[in-house]
Amino acid sequence: MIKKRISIKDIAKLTNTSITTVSFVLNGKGRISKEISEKILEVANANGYEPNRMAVGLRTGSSKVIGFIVEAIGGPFFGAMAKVIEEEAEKAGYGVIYCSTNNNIQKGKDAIRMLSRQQVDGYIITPLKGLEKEVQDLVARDKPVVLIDGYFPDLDIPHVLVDNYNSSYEAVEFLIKSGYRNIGLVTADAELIQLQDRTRGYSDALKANGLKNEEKVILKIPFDADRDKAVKATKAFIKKQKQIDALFFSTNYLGIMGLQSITELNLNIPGNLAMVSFDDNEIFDFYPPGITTVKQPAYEIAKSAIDIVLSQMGDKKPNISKIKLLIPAEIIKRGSTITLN
Amino acid sequence: MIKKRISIKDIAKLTNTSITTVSFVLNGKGRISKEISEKILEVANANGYEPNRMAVGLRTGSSKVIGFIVEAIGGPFFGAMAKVIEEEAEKAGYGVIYCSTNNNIQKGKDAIRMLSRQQVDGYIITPLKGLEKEVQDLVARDKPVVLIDGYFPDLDIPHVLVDNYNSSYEAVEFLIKSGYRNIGLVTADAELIQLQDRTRGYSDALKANGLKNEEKVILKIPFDADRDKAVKATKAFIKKQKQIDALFFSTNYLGIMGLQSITELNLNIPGNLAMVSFDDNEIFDFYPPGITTVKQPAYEIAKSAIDIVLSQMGDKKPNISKIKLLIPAEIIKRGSTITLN
DNA sequence: CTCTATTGATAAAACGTTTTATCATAATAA
DNA sequence: TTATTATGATAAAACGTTTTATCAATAGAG
Repeated sequence: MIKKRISIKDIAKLTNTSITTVSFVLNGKGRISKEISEKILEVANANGYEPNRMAVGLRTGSSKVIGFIVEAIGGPFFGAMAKVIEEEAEKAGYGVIYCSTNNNIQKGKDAIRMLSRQQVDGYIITPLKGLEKEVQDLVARDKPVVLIDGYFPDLDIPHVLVDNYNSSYEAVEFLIKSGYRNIGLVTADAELIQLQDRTRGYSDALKANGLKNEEKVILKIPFDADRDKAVKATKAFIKKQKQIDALFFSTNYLGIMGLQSITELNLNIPGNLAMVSFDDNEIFDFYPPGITTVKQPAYEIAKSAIDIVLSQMGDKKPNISKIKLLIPAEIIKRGSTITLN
Repeated sequence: MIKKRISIKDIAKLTNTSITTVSFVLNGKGRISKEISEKILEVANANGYEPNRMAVGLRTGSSKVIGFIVEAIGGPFFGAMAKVIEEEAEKAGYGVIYCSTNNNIQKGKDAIRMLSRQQVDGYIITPLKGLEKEVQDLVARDKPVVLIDGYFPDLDIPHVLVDNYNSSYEAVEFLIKSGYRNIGLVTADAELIQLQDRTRGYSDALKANGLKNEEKVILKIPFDADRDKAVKATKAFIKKQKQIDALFFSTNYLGIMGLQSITELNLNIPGNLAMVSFDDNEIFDFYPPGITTVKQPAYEIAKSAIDIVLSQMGDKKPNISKIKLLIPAEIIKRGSTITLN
């Protein structure tokens, strides 16, 4: 026997009142006498009444759901963000529905379409080059949108992400101050603005400290390269550029493969080669001698993003169109970098 | 200027037809002439019509959303499952809304309440002891439910998870066959049926091979212990039980801490101590000499679960009440175990 | 030429809410 | 006493769909 959910209409019947009365009591609106209110509340609780969100949503136009579009839900960075976003949303009575893009534009478009169809009230989106139009359409439809972990350089859309440029600059400067002079960069060959910012930080730090900024010490690994290919490329690069005394990896994925490459070459860290990776990871903490990293403030980023989106949900919407948060990263110093001489 | 979404009514007006006609055309029902159909489709596409899910949901009673309740969305195991669940759901036109419980009963109840309020069409749930009633209520309301990664021993609710008992049995037997004779177990002190099954597998493998099954070589780490405490306890345990030549860790979290403990004690793996951990992890692959693990078939589990849930969504619902899938795990043999003598 | 099918289109009800406008009744003011 | 206001409750419309039942017009059968 299938139990059906109880509706406001049923409660009205059960208490000999009207639908309006029940709705007023349940929402604390209108003017209803104490005795009737209590009777209605009692019946509602006793039967475990839960409003039908479809009906409420249809009537009010809000679904009480936030859409979260990430690159890959599996990764530790997005996992950490998902956790706080879900927690904060839940506190405010919102659900979170998520989609991943795997850095594929079509999947990104599909994700926005699906979320839009689901009538989500707000969006937290990891941007992809090529998704500008779709995101702007959301804004045009007055939906709260916050970009996370990236942004559209030419668009005025609120975003919050780690300060890629400055934290990369600092990390490289830290290497220089530690005495390293031939610092290479390993990055991915993707059109992600984050990576470009990190590369700029690297280059500018070199220049500002009077070091040469040479193309030959920069390795760009194709974005779609699998692990084997990437390791092979990294190993070849390290063997060829023997003058390099430290490597800066622009993502944790590259850093892990770099670690593997260095290990497989039987080089000692930091004796033969120092390294710093963008984006922390359990492995970097665990693997001796510990890898120095630029740790993205996942919690702060996620918290800011969800706060901004939620702030747009009520009646009074603070103007956020100009919000562009660059959150400083923390440099976690471990054994892979030492102070020379 | 805020763009509004176009509705079926608008299309009707634009094409001088009726709401019914538009609905019929868009859903391929009824009998509408070719020319009118084409005109309607054209207008709908030109204006980017998307049905309002709230309205559809209210009318049809289905939200096209699946609820996914996990222990912690951040972890690699759940992340991997989330990925395939999201992909498969998307293919079928469903969204996924998720909640995490962090192994907290109250949070689990809240999650079910929130998903139920959101009118989700089906549930994939990581069960928690104490959540039996809430889950049964869902079943009573005829909602498709599949448990994942665990189950309720006394309840007939479909579930799919790794075969904890047999895979643990095999892993321990593998150690025995390799020549290890004093095999310890490190597990967590939680009321999770999965852990109990793994412990049983461990014990039965010992007994079946004529080895003593002693309490003193079993370490139960309090579930809420932080990393430091757990490592400390593990180290003390290893130092005390010097006769142990191999350790079986019942979760990857414990395995990683065990790895750290062994390293900090300056013991050699597998020279001084062999180890196997339940649940694979990137670290286990990476850290020399590589740790042998019992790899949970995350893909298969997630795929089965979502398939079962989706199969219940259509009109004809195959009877799944008796589905209890135990999916075999794969033992990934790495350097932490060698064949003795 | 009338009667019955068939075809193409539509009106209207329903899903469960929220909210505006309305309406008695009782209390207060004049 | 009558006019006004405050109080408590409700009817009805609306949100955007789906779907059943109905209807007019045309085609086919006798």
